[in-house]
Amino acid sequence: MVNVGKRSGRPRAGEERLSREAILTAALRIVDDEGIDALTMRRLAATLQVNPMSLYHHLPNKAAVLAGLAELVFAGLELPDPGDAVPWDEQLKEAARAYRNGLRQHPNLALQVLSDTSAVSDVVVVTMEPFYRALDRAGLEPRQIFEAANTLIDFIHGFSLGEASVRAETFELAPDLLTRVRALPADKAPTLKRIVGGLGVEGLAYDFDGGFESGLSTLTAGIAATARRR
Amino acid sequence: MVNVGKRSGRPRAGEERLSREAILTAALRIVDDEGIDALTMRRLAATLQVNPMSLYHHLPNKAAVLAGLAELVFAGLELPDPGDAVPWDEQLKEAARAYRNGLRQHPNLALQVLSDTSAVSDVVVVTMEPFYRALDRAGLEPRQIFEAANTLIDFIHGFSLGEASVRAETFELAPDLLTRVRALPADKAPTLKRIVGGLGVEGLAYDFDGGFESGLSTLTAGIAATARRR
DNA sequence: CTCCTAATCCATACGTTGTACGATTATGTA
DNA sequence: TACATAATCGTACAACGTATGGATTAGGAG
Repeated sequence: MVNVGKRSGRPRAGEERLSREAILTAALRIVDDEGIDALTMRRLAATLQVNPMSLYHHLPNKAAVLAGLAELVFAGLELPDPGDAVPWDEQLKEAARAYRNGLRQHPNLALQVLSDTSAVSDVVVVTMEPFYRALDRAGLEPRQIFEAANTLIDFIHGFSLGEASVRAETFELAPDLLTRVRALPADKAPTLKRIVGGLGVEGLAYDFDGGFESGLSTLTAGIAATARRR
Repeated sequence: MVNVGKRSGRPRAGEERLSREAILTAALRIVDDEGIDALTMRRLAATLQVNPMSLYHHLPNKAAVLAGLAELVFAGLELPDPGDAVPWDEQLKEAARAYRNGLRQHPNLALQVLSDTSAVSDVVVVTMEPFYRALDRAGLEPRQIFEAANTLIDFIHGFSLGEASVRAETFELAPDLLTRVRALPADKAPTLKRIVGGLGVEGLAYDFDGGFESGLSTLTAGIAATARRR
């Protein structure tokens, strides 16, 4: 079969249409714009105006594309470090807020990023440096720093997972969850029902920002207690 | 085409080969044994000795199967409630441990369970009752109880996600992560490098149980501080 | 008992997906 | 110039989810 419209074969120097980065960038745009299910190798190749099989010379398979996207998101993270200008707990919170915000940049990718452990490379660990700095200033020992950082990171991951899931769904069930709780038989969850009763009307819409800050305060308070105990 | 081997048509009462539960049970076994990717409608039908299309009379599509699995796992959760026999923080920890263990029962399903918000139904909220009971005993106000419970749950989710991901992967990168950190240039992450230096050799293998307990202690300490502040 | 309806299951088929294989063409090195 | 290598393309295949429609038969209505 003769090639009529497009050129085939190896392109001239400087005319390569593809590269790992170009592919990943295009993939990220597709995922951000249309969701993770819209990302197929064919669709990706089409937006790059390239034959689907050409992608496989730069990435071994689709899993590698997804892993590369997770890596890309992590690489884009930059946690600020206000340093000694603020108390250690504020330093810690500021880095945590930035981490959460970074994960929120690409909600359609959250699940992939949070579950892809191959993305847990040197890059990621190094990114967390501000966490270790702040915890060091708090007066923790090495092992305590390590564990406290992991606890904080786990909280952020769990929080981000919930946040991303709610945004991804049709947002139908969540809003009226509390009203349905009110309708539960009293013997099933008495404490829960009492709590909901004491929440007031404004409690019906969950406040993600407030929830996150509350978690941060609880964690820093707990870490402070550990530091005080030596 | 005449049906020779198998029976066809509507089965006699009580002789139905399929049901929502039977399908989900078989699906759960496949996922547990061979991973989430092994679950296809054809494979599922084969293990039930049934035509693939028969499944669609009990579940509308594959997404419903996955959602049903998440629901199944949640329904199987039972958080113990030692009640007033122990201090509130131990009561809280005990429920948290049970929650984590419940999620660990089906590691191949963790991602699905943790990200499927449609599973966040009445059942789930009611399951969390021991959390609310313990936090109530701690002396928190309704809104604080709500927020503290969410923080704890988010931590458990994040922790479980990491735990499941590591188990699911080939377990190649994680073990030598710390050794690679040691090899990093000193100016990239000085605090991290110092912490790792102070961890000792046994720190190279991450201790999930220890990490979880550490997180629980940090959280309960933080909650106690909130309770003390009124 | 007879007819109708609805439940259950099956056979076939379609469009889409990831990607294996081989051919084609340019580059860089010997 | 000769040749290994790299980048792209064309074709093809197996597996997937599931739409459609038909076959069989249990159970309810008359």
